[in-house]
Amino acid sequence: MASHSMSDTIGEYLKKLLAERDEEVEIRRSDIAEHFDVVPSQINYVIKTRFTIQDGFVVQSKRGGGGYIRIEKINLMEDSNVFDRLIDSIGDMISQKDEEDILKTLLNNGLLNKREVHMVASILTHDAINVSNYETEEKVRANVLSALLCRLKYEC
Amino acid sequence: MASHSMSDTIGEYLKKLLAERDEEVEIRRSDIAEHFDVVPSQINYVIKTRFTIQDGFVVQSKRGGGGYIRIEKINLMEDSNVFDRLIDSIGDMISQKDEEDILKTLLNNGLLNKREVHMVASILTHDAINVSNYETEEKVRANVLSALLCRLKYEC
DNA sequence: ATAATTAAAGTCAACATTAGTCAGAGATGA
DNA sequence: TCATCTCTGACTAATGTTGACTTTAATTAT
Repeated sequence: MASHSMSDTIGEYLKKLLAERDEEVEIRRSDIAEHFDVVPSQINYVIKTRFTIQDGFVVQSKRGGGGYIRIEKINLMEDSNVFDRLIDSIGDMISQKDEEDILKTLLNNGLLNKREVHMVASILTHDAINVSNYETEEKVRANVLSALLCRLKYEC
Repeated sequence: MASHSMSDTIGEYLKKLLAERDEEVEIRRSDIAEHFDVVPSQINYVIKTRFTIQDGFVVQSKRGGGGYIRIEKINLMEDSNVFDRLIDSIGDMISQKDEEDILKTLLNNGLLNKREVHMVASILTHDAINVSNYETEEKVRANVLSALLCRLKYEC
């Protein structure tokens, strides 16, 4: 509850900013670091530990002149628990067939439509991923499908 | 919208001109440079980074007396030629930024909706693909994106 | 006609300005 | 004490800005 570390304080500050600004905020890393008198890379640490997609945040950034970090809060969907169960079932690796079963489940539950299922299925085939190593293929498919389900948990 | 650097500002200015003039505009490099008080070669930088085929633009120019730079916004539905050029631009490997530019172009041309863009984008981030090798990551991204474009070409 | 001059745009490398990564030191709590 | 979380700074990567030099094309002079 109370902030015990500087990272907690910075995290709460950013969340307050988000609440004030329609759940969307853009910062300059060095500004925030200076404001709290920490090194700039601590801002990366705060974001990596407290503003993940699992927490419902989408983060984008740009380097170089005029660079920025943009944080956006997105809302959970009603059926988010379904996604959680499917994510758990994926693990480190997944075959194309098991992946298609998961997509079928999503279709049957009305969480994806036909076009979306076809689209995802067509881009996650063996030929599309096209890495030489069998294990790499199944790992990539698992990572990528998990990332998709994490995103689908949220609106937009 | 958000212009963080002079290059952003110039890019937005040119896009506003395009919108006003039927998505086709011809400029003199030195005029634009003078207008924004930058060196002329910065206009080349802006065009090279913000008016690529991935962004949905075609650029032609002429040197010497009476020289010009002409920018045109492409229409993917009407011109299958530029569609092929877009596919060609992906090649064997592609960065996350270029991939996101392409998805934005597909959205602007009505080939994907917002939700579909979010789905594909979440699949093709650095974190989602999550392979140790940089080259493998860009190759997987290129393969998957090419598969999507090929599918859109024939099924839309 | 041909050459010289002028008027554009193009290229590239150096430098500037941001954010990201990572390993290790330090702090904290069970 | 041990594991985990926090914090730091050196190094890396990406993006933006500038200016010297090059290339191309039109115009003018011979």
